[in-house]
Amino acid sequence: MSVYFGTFENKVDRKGRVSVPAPFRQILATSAFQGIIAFRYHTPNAMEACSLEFMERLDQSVADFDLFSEEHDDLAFNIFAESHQLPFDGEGRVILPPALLEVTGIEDRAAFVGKGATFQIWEPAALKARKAAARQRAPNLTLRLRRGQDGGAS
Amino acid sequence: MSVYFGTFENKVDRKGRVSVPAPFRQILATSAFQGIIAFRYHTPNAMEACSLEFMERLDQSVADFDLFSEEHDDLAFNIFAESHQLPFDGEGRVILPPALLEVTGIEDRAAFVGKGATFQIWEPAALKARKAAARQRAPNLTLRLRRGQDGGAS
DNA sequence: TTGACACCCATAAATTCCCATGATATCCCA
DNA sequence: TGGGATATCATGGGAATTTATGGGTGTCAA
Repeated sequence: MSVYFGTFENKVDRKGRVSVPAPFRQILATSAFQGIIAFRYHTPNAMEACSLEFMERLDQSVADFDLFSEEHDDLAFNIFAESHQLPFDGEGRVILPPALLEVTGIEDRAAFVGKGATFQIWEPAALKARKAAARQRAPNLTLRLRRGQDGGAS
Repeated sequence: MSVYFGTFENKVDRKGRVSVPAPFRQILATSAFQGIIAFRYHTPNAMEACSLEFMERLDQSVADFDLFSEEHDDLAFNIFAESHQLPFDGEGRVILPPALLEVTGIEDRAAFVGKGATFQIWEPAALKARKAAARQRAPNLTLRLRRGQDGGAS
């Protein structure tokens, strides 16, 4: 499995295109859909992004609720109804939809932030503020590492 | 398998035709029936829509009830009896049947909403209200993600 | 003959494809 | 170890398609 990490800031050109960072594209290279799925979820000022496969896993998780049940319905509305399928062009760029530009405040620069299984896209200044806040809380954070299966390089 | 998502609003022309959004059509491209199945179920102000194949899966799920049982009968009446098979024209449009226009309140605009395994068709204003309600309940919703089987592009 | 409907064609706008550029970063070999 | 040759990457712009939408025409049936 591959993990998105690192932060990359790229330009949004006047057609609204942004290059998805090459390392992220490499992870997405094996996906059936060449592009990303972007949606708004939870975090204000940021959009979430992932592969189609991740989205399908989400769909299967939603399917654990009864079809046509209220929970199913609310989840579907919050996740699927607000998702955008953004295909790569030949150069690995995507066009960010107006709705997501608005909620994130992104204009001419976009920052890609790896978050493990998914990544986020931010307006650079908002991201900087968010990172500062996280750093301030950092001393209180502890993490119990899972024991790895590989005998090797961990 | 593919997942319907995103929201698309299209015009209903004076012949009653609406374009099914291209991304949805792409998913339906492999279906034996070139068109959609539309039916009214549960959600007021909206019609449910899916492929013929999904309809067959529904039928099999219904078959878990005894044939000629009351549950079977109710489901059959609610879903199958009120389903409409809407073929695409050459441009990927369908004609929404009068009965469904009436219950949804759709007049000259129709909003297509991806919901994972199916999608819905709404009167735009009603959809907006429904989305707002779903967003308000969102904080109470949690979703435990299923562990993925794919080694790949998640 | 009058709708209803399938089929065909037209058009404008949006989107995708394709090629070009400069800037880094990487590789290779003396 | 230096430094030129070679990729890779982010970025830009024009051409070619696709998409949503509009309207016409023929056919079949009431």
